[in-house]
Amino acid sequence: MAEEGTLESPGSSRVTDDACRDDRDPFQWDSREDCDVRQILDRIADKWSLLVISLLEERTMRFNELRREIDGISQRMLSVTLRHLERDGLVQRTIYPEVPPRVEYRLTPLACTLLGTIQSLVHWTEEHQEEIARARAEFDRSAGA
Amino acid sequence: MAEEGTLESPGSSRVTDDACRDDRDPFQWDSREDCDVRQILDRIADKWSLLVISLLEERTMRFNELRREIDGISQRMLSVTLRHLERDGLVQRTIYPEVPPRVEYRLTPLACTLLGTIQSLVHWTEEHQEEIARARAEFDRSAGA
DNA sequence: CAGTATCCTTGCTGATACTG
DNA sequence: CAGTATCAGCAAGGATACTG
Repeated sequence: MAEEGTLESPGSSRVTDDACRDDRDPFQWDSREDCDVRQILDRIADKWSLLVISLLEERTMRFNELRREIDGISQRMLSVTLRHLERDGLVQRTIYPEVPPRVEYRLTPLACTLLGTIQSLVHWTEEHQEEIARARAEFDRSAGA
Repeated sequence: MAEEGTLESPGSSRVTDDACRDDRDPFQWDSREDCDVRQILDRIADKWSLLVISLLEERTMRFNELRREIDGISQRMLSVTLRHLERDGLVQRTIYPEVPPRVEYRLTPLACTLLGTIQSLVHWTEEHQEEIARARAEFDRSAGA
């Protein structure tokens, strides 16, 4: 059984409710667990989603193609991740009725609006990895000594 | 695409460690599991880190202050998350030798260079949450029916 | 207040086997 | 090729109790 489960109904939590903006500062985003923002953020920032989106940015890809490109991902997790992204409207799945079967994945326009941000994130990481490595070494030396 | 928080990269090609990039396409980031980029990305994009960084963006905060603001976080996970962020050089921990003890957390300059990107991410999520909710409803109706 | 230590449950994850 | 189904292992996460 897929651990998909049925999430709550679409209209269950809308930020526009006054109940959602009671004790929060206006400049701060709603951080409650049941809020949409948290759920979506957890989804796109999970272990594999960023990787998949980054790869699909460049071109349409097939299942095993993605599998080969993403080091360490299992068949199951790629399947689950793609399904999640498809459900969120970020990835479009196209089945070509051929033999052998061919399925291609591509980013939706919605996902394309997210690409810039993801690039920034990856870019930041690449640029500061040494700085972070140094901070870690420093921390470990101070605390672990 | 409206690129709001585009912190454009100063000196993008200056990833001095070339050992990490050998057989990948130049436009694609290294996706191997043992690569720093993957590890750091997993760290800053985890369940709680984004939340903590967002809250600290605004001001210095104390432990229980953060705990109160972040709905659903346990004392343990806040402690672990803060420790991770501190180790990565993103959060600075300051102890004031008072009674009762006071400890304050603030973002480091390194973390501040990441704020734009995080804001973009949160902003994107806020702006597209309804669209995603609709996509989910559509998906569930088609598949789950 | 600001944590750490411990235990225990959840659910993520990967390996394997099987279907269309 | 493109997956789903099932199961087992392990680590993340939460609850509780305790320390400085």
